[in-house]
Amino acid sequence: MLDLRQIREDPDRVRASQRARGESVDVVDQLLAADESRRSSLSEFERLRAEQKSLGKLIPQASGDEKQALLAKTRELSAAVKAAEAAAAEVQQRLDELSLVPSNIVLDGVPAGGEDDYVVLREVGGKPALNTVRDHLELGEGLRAIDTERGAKVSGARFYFLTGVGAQLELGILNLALSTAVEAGFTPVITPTLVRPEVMRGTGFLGAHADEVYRLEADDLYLVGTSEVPLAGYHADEIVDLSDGPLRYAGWSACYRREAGSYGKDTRGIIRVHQFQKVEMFSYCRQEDAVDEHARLLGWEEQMLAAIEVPYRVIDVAAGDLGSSAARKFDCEAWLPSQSRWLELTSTSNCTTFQARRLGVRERADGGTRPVATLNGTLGTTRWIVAILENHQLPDGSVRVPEALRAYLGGREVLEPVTR
RNA sequence: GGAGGCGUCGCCUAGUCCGGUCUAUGGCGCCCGCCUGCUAAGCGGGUUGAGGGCUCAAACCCUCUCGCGGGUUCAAAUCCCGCCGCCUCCGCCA
Repeated sequence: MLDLRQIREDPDRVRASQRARGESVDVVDQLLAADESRRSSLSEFERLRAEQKSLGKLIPQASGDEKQALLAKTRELSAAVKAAEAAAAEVQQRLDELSLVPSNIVLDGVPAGGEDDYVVLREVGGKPALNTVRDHLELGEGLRAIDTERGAKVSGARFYFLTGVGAQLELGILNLALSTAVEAGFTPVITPTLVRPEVMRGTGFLGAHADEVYRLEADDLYLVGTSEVPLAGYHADEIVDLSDGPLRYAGWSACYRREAGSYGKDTRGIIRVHQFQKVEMFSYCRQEDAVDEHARLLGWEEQMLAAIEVPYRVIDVAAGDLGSSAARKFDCEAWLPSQSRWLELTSTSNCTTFQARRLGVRERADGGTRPVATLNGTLGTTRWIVAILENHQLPDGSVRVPEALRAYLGGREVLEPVTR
């Protein structure tokens, strides 16, 4: 949700942002019109209501004819107040609906265009020179680490079992991520993975990508696709204190995604799955600190990527490929030797005040309150196994373990195929 | 699943039976001022949030806000209905 006052004062800024995303520009004028009629109908209601209240106060003291006259008068007013209130509520509802339409205003510097118009900010690390390339599933099956066949048998396509060193590898990645976060001052949090509709809506996930989200019809709850959702809801409707710096949380949770509309895409292995685990950074900070905080989140992501020793690049995602809540987004993509392409491992978004406004997260500021900024970023997921296996594979199908993860794999330096 | 209780402006709390200066009481905490070698105590004042009007801005004024949503009424914290949350007991499952 955007600030109505800002739309009123600088509608061109919002129009330009909508245009850069390839989304509706007309909604700005619809919003302005709805706001105008809301304010006039509200004034009318308030005027009538004030009159009703002041007359109502005279009634207990009045008596006889005077009282009867007052009662007759207030009866009339009562009906008028009700009508005015209903009219105001109707206009308010239209405004509320419209308010949810515009996406966040993109920040200056964000590349215009769609999915392919990202800008590469840097490339870090050299791609491995491999004579024979096995993909992560072949490697994972050899190590008895990944079992997609039984995943499909038990749960269907895009489900999997992680076994043995596969299970350990996932926990290693997540634990390393959590330790990194705690060292950086984050509060570790294990979150609910089922949330109420308001929370899901507040984080902006029920917009264009609503069909990506699992919904439990019988209980009217949603399964989260990331712990960003419960962490954003954590301080909903609260006035938070940011005087000691940002509130930083590292959420550990399972994540569920329907992957509707991605049929035939990444069908092999565990690149694109319905359920995985993730450690996610989430930060509440002052509006003016958001850009710096975003850079810090990106820094911690890169620290993790350095620790698992895979080549990666950082891209500045184009306006048309941002989620509705994000004003800017940086993705880190690891090299995927089996496909000679880049694969997204992390994503960090600056949502400025967009989510906080919907969720009612504010801070005290001279004389009143104002919305805070929220940011999020990935610190480790199940998918990282893919990049680790492929980039650290050895000619015989075994896999070198990056030093930072060895402690989580019983000190092993190399994972070897299981022959049996 | 069954029965009962509770939800008031940061926290605690009065008010709800019996509708009307409730413009929500008092305490704690916090903020400002006074007083005082300093601190504490004491004294005085302020302290929910949202929206709107006026304004360069503020002061100020108005409306809404007693878990949420409806209803009754000239008038609802108070009466009625529905929902949500929390607590206790019973049952059930670990």
